Amino acid sequence: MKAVTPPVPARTREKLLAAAADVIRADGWAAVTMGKLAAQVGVSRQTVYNELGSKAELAKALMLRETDRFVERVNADVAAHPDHAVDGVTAAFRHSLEAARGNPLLEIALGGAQGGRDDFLPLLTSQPEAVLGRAVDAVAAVFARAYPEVRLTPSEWAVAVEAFMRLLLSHLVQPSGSAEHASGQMRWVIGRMLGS
Amino acid sequence: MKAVTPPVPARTREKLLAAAADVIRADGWAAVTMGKLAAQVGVSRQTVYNELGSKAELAKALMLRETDRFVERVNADVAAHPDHAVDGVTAAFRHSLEAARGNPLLEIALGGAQGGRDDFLPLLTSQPEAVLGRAVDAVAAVFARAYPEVRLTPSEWAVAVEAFMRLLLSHLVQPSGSAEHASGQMRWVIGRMLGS
DNA sequence: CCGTAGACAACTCCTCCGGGTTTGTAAACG
DNA sequence: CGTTTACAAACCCGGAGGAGTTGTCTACGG
Repeated sequence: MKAVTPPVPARTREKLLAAAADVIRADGWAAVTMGKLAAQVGVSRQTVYNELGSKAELAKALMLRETDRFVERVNADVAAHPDHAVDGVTAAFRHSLEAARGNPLLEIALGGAQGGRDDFLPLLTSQPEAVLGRAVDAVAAVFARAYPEVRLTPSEWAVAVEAFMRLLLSHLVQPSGSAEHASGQMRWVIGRMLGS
Repeated sequence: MKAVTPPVPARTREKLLAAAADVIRADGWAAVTMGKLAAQVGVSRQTVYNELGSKAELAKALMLRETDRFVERVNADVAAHPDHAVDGVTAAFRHSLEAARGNPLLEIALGGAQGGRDDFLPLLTSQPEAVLGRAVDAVAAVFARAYPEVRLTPSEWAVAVEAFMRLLLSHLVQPSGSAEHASGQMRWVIGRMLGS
C-alpha cells in the first residue's frame, strides 16, 4: 500500500478529492472549505492551493473524477453483455441512472439542490466540453470498441452517444417513473439508434 | 367552437395572460404582480384572483399557453413537409429550438435565468405530466397523423416523441454549437427512430 | 527545494433589522 | 357580478454588522 512513487505529491491530490467528496456527502458543497480539507488530510492550507489551484478548479476536478467513475461503470456494463449491443448499452443506461440518483455531487451539479450552483453549473453549461464532451468521447470509444458488429462510423457513434448522454441527464433532471421504466423506454431508442 | 358567451369572462383571462407575458418580456417574472396585471387590463385585483387563482397557477397557465404555441408551430412545420417524415420532424426540432432561444418565459422556466425558479421549475420537474406530458401527447398525435407511412405503434410514437422533447430541452439547457449544428445531429437520431 | 505557519486584504455569506410591497382572503358596497 | 376597502401573513429589499473564506505573499525550517 505504501506508495513506491513519491509518497506525498500525486497521492495528496487524490486524498484531498476524496476528503472533499466526504464533506459533500456529509454537509454539502457549502461546507467544503480549503482549510477543512487541509485539516482532514493533515496538510497545510497552502498545499491545498498548490495542489488544486482554486475552489472552482476543485469543482472541476471532482466532476472529472465522477466522470471517470461513470465511464468505468459503463465499461463494466458493456463487458457484462459482450454479444448484444442493445442489452449492454441499455444496462449501462439503467445502471448509470441508478448510480446517479442519490449521488450528492450529481444532485448539486444538476442544479436541483441548492448549493454551489455558481461553481458546478458552468461546467455543464458554459464549458460543456470540459466534462461532458470528455464523457461523450470516452463512452463512444468504449461502445465502438465493444460492439464492432454495430456498423456505425465514428461520427455516428459520437452523435448517438451524445444523444445517450443528453437523455441520461434529462432523466436525472426530470425523472419519468422508475429507473426501470425509463430504461425500458430507452431500450427502444437505443435499439433504433444502433440499427435495431 | 365557442358560443358568443359573455364578452367579459373568458376573454379577460386571455388578456391577463397576454399582459403577464408582456411584463415578463419587459421586466422579468419578478415584476409580475397581480395588481399590475389588474391595472394593465383595467380590471380589479380580485378579478385576477378569481380568474387565475394564484401566482403559481398563473405560471402554469403561461406554460400551457406556451405549450400550445409550441404544438401549433410543430403542426405548421410538419404540414410544410407532408411527404418526408424525417424532414418534417427535423424542421420542427430546428424551428422549436430557434423559437425557444430568446424566449424570456422559456429562459426563466429552464432555470438558467434567475427569477421565479420556485414557480416554474416544479412544472418541469415535480409535476412534468402537467405541461411536458401534455406536449408529448399532442406532438405524438400530430406526428402520427401527419406521417402514417411511418409504421410506429402509438406507444412507440409516445416513446419517440418523449425522447424528442427531452433532447429538445437538453439542447436548450446545454447548447451544442448552433441550432443548425444541433438539428444536423438530430436529423440522424430522428432518422433512426423513424426507421431511416 | 518543498512544505509549513502566519499574516493579510478582499470578498462572500449569514444574520438581524426595519420598511415597503405583495399575496391571498373576506367583508361590504353598487 | 365585479368593484372597493380592509386585513393578516408572508415575502422581498437594502443596509449594518460580524464571522468565515478565499487567494496571495512572506518568513521559517527540515
